[in-house]
This record gives sequence, structure tokens and C-alpha cells, in this order.
Amino acid sequence: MTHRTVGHPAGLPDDPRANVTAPTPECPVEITLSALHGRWTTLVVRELLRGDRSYSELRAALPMLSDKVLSDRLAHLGEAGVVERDRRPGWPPRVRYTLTPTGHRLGPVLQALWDWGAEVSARDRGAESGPETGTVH
Amino acid sequence: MTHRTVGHPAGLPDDPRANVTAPTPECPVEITLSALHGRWTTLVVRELLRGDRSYSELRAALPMLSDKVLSDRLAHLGEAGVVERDRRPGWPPRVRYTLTPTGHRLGPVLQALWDWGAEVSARDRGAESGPETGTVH
DNA sequence: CTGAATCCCTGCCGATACTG
DNA sequence: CAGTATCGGCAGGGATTCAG
Repeated sequence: MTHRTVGHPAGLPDDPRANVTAPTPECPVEITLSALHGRWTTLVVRELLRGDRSYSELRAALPMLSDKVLSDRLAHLGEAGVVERDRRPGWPPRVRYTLTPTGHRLGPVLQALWDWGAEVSARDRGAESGPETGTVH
Repeated sequence: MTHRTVGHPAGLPDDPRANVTAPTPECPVEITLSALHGRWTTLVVRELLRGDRSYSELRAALPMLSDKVLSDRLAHLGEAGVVERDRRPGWPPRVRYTLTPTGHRLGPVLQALWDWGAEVSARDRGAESGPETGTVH
């Protein structure tokens, strides 16, 4: 997809991808959603935003996440350029998962997702207290 | 899920939802992803960010989107509090779809998604030209 | 410890047809 | 014009098992 729209200040005002009429892989929004696609994916990224992790540390942090899905997610995030695997030599096998610089930049994206959801849930709870804001990265 | 992590300035520094260990519906990030969930959803929102639309205007703007999926998306976005239906009396039936104030605030979210994807695709094309930035809302 | 392979089941989405 | 009803294919993801 693509998302250029009405009145606005800066930016590339006429990126052709802002006018795609179907969910194509070239649209930046699709690229990002594709990287974050799948259940558990954002939680894995959150965990790695907090620091590098081993496979078993990720399992411990997300106990309900199965091995299959965890390796699927790590492989997918690897292909997306978000996560890097550092295989340390020796025995037993030690592997560290870390975010690439690109992956690190997902922090503001998750932050934006958090902020909107927090605002909605605050509104749904009825109270109109001060605006919420968490910090992901 | 939830996404509070390492160093950061403002915000609710200890929202318990930042530490959920499974994809629960209470996590703000999940709330947002749930609202945007499904193919074509972001494109429908983009179209409505540009202004209110009738059903057939949406179909015309997104020709490859089937009736079934379009009404699914509009219903889902309605339940999510993003879209409102204004049924105008008379014949033939005239219905306008508009974003709620909450829906309007998805603009920055889509912008964040756009920015990350644009940066990635720029990097993938190899050139390191100036940073891209589109404007959604 | 770090995964990959398999199986099965569910839910999404696309196409087609039909209604108020 | 603005949708709903129905069906089928396929991919996502959970549990289990096996391998380096």
C-alpha cells in the first residue's frame, strides 16, 4: 500500500508509491508490515530492542512461543534485515540474536503503534486522564 | 504485546503492558495491529485519510478489492472505532464513510510505517541519497 | 543448546452469485 | 448504489518429534 494523502508539510510529496491501488510489495507501508508480519513478531523485536538475546533467553522471555514459530520469526526477521545471528564458536553452541541498525530503527515504529493503541484503550476505559506515552526505544 | 524497553525520556515508564509475554489484546501495540489487521486495510484507511468516500468511490480507487473484502474491512474498521458510516436518507441509497477522530490519528502511525519501509527500500536499492519522508496525514 | 521437519487444523481472502 | 451469502484454496501457526 501506500499512504500519501491530504494537506501536509514536508516529505516526498509525490512518491508514486503513495498512490498504489493494491497491496504491492513496493509500498513502504507494506514493507514494514511485512517485516512485522505474524503473531509474536513484535514481541520478539521488543525483546531484542532491550538487548541481544540467545535462543533460550527468548524462549524464557516468551514461554508460550513454540520453537517452530520462534525459529520462523527469527528467520523471517533475518531475511527482512532486522535481526542478525552471531554464532559464537565452541561447545555447546552459543548463538546471539541482535538487531541490525535497521532493526533498531523499528523502535519509533513500535512506539507509534503503542501510542495509538494506548490512546484508544484509555478512551475505551472512559476516563479522560492525561495522554499516555510509553517509550519503546 | 507491549514494547517498553531500554533508555528513553518521557512517558509512562512502567506500564505493565510493556512486559506482557504473549500477544494479548490488552497490549496497545496489539490493539493497533488488530485495527490495521488484514490485507487492504491500510489502503482503505489511506483512502479515507484523503477525505470521506462512498462505497463505490472506494471500489473505484481500489479496483482489485472485492466487495466481500471491502465490506469486511469497513465493518472491522467500524468495530475498531476507526471508521464511521453516514447513511443519507433517500433513494438511491447514499452512504459516506468517514474517519472518526481516532481514525484520523492513524495518520502518524501510517507515516511511521511508511518511513521505515522507505528507508529500507532506499537502502536496498544501494544508493544513499537523502532521507525520504512522505506525509500521510 | 539451537534449531529444522512434519502434521494438522483454523481462519483469511478471493470469486461468484444474489438482495434491498 | 450498497452491500450480504456461500464456497473453496491456501497460508499461518501450534504441538510434537528429530537432528547438529
